[in-house]
Amino acid sequence: MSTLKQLKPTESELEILQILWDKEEATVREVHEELSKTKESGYTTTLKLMQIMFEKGIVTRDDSSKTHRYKANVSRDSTQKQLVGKMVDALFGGSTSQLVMQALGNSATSKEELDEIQKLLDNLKNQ
Amino acid sequence: MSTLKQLKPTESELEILQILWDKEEATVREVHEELSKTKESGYTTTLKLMQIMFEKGIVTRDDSSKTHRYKANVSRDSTQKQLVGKMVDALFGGSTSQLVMQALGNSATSKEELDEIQKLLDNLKNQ
DNA sequence: CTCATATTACGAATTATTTCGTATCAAATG
DNA sequence: CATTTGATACGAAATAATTCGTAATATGAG
Repeated sequence: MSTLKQLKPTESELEILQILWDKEEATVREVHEELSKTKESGYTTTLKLMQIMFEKGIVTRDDSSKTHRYKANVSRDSTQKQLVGKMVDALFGGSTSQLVMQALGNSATSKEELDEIQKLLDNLKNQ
Repeated sequence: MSTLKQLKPTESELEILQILWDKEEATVREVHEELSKTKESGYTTTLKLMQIMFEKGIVTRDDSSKTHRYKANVSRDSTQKQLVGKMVDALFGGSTSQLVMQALGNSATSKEELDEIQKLLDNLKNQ
């Protein structure tokens, strides 16, 4: 078996992944358009980043037509898992609940969200 | 007023902050000793990193004796806040509860921890 | 006091990441 | 078919982060 460990996306790569996860599939142009809303950088920069991500296997692409179409090749979920895990280790001494408390303590969380979390908590307790 | 925005510590800086937060105060030697348990790198590397952190204002130091003593100059709490906030934005579309659910869903959290979280949750609900 | 040792200072090499300019090519337009 | 437009490829510059070697210096032991 050759399960390569998922490598940590850089900050820029993460921004691009966001967009690919949302759009499911996109061209460089589309990604760049989206990035431009919050960021100042050239088209070829976005292109290059996506090419590098392709080399790394972070995205796949369909190059059957001139304008290539890209897809994320790592799931949002596994990436969240990976990075949350690293953060728990690096900042909370491995204690997930510390992270949870920090997060909850410091944000206006709506009633609905709290209820959702409550539900999850109930499930976890019954195990 | 000149409140400089706290700048994001790099990964290496974070490792060092961990140690300083735990020890409250430490020499380069002590920090390096500690780092060496999990990491392979030279003494002067640690020294240089800590000097840079000093220049950035991330740590303070007492250089009244030859062997300088360093202290963190950013709190664990504010740093956690800062980085959790960034992660929520970058990975969870700004939804803290999504982060919480991801975190809780993916780790063996002990009964005690769950109870603590429950307490916090109860507090939040009564507001 | 002299020497060995531990420490800081500092420049610079290395590596990782981001950025962009230029060349090239395919497709659409007229 | 010629030209314009929009896309990829690619090298390389710019920037950020990490790593280390070497020199200078203070301190403590003998």
